[in-house]
Amino acid sequence: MHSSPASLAELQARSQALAGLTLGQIAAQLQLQVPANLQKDKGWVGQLLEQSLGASAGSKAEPDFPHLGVELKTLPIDRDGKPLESTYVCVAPLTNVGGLHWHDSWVCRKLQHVLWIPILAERQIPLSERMVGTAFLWQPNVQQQQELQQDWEELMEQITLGGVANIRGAQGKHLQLRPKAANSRALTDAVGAHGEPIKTLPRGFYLKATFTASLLAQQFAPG
DNA sequence: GTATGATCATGA
DNA sequence: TCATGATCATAC
Repeated sequence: MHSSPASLAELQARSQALAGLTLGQIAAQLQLQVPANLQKDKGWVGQLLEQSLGASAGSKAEPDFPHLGVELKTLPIDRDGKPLESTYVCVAPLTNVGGLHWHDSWVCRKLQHVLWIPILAERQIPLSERMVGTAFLWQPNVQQQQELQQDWEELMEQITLGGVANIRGAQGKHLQLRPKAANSRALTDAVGAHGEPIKTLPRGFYLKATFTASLLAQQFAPG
């Protein structure tokens, strides 16, 4: 168990020291048991790395490293370095979204500074043998910021106009809106097509795998 | 239910 | 084959 890193440099040094270690090795350092699989422990890898790097624990609506303003995200990849999954960002507000602007949104704030930690996580590899890659800090460049903002504004407009039920995951260039719920019976409040209150599945914002793939390419491009 | 952490599993 | 839609655990 680590204390909280004092600086970005310390966070980078710690995260890069994990490169090449397996999840089993990191768990052993922390004296933690590795679950047989992730079916009932889907968040285990993220929580393991949070502990290892000294992120603030628990379910708080703030960055993993509050004093650094950095969010930690694991990124499962295959042997070719391609993301295996989309990346969850945050839940989407479905009511009272009238005056909300991009720069005040959770999506924008959460993505301002992210520590990405790639994990070689093909399903055939036992959990304890999966290997941590080279972590890197990322901040969206101007183009990325603009494209994310455009996706967000389109999705939020549709929610505002009562069209949440018609939003599919395929919509959006980089940012998508998909269910984020315990199960299909967990409903929340939203607005219907005629302005009437409805119940619907809670939604979350996710980064498409093609977008995180471009971040990896940008980071690890040869030359 | 909402927040945290995501991956599972199946339809296209 | 793979992205979308569905789901799992836990704290509060």
